[in-house]
Amino acid sequence: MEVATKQLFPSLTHDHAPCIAQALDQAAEICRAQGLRFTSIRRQVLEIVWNRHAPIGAYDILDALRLAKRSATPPTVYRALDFLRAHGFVHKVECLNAFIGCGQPSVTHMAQFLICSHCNQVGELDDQEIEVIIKKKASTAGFSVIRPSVEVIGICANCAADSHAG
Amino acid sequence: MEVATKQLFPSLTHDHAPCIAQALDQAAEICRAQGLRFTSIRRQVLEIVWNRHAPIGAYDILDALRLAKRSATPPTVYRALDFLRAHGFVHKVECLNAFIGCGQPSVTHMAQFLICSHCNQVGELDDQEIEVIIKKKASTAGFSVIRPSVEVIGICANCAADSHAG
DNA sequence: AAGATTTATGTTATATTATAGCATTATAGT
DNA sequence: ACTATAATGCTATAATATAACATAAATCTT
Repeated sequence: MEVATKQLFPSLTHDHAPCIAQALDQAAEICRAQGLRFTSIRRQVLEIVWNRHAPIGAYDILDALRLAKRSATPPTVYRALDFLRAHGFVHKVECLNAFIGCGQPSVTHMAQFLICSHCNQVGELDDQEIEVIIKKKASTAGFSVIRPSVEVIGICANCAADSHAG
Repeated sequence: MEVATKQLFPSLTHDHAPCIAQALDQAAEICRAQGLRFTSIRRQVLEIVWNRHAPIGAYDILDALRLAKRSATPPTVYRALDFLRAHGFVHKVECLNAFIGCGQPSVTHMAQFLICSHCNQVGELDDQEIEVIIKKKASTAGFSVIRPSVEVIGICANCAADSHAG
């Protein structure tokens, strides 16, 4: 038996080169359309984030960036991340202090993550129903929502299958 | 016009001495019932957390703890927090790297916070409907939920009212 | 194009948050 | 009392993030 579950988590053999290329192109296009400066550093940081295809810490980004840009320091990375987060190209996974590329940067949405504590992969949920109900309940409490997030720690289907098999 | 909104956020004049006393008594009772050791350090840390009645960072806890216990160091605080979190007496607000007392330690539940970016108060939502739908959607993706959390950054009703008034 | 303004980056230092690792002490069970 | 386990003491350091000010690059104005 297979699937019937949504493929939020890429299979381990999944080739993500196309994801990276698409994400970079999309970011470039959005920046062009909005008059944002998609500088070399910002582009490189976004590429590094997408290369990991899983949450990556700021200092791992820094290590990778330094291969191409020796002068990079923590502020270099955090500034680029600030820009990328502000424009929805990257999300921060708060419970991991790590960053991950956003698959839907063109649509404003809250961050919703399924975080596998076994393989450290993260699936982005982006469920409208969840978003609506959270906003509704917050409003009922008189709360003006700015930036909501859902982070669910657990075990992804791939890892659950592995542990059953082996 | 007044309320009709749930009082998740205590008014500024709210006397929280009773909250603190109740939280400590409840924790003591739960620990007694479950054979957990509610040691002096753990009790003091829980009391410090409740005293703030808003998220408090580990090093602020440490400063407060040192007034009573000069030998306290970061591990002292983090160990106490690990215990208190493991048993549901305290939640971590991930997006603030801070800790807050849990109002419902006796019932296992996911953390759901409304975090006011103006006054730094946090309201705990604990909405069943949100919890159920998140768990359902995660399951649909083949994901086994361990620890879900919702953190909503925004402006609380008190602060919104203040800024309208003044 | 020159000058003024804003935005981005360079650079150094340091603040903040969290854990590793091992010694010692206290508690609980036998 | 003896043993095992759990908690605390203690030192050091890891990991994450920002402050502050200088320089450079891009954009805007005239």
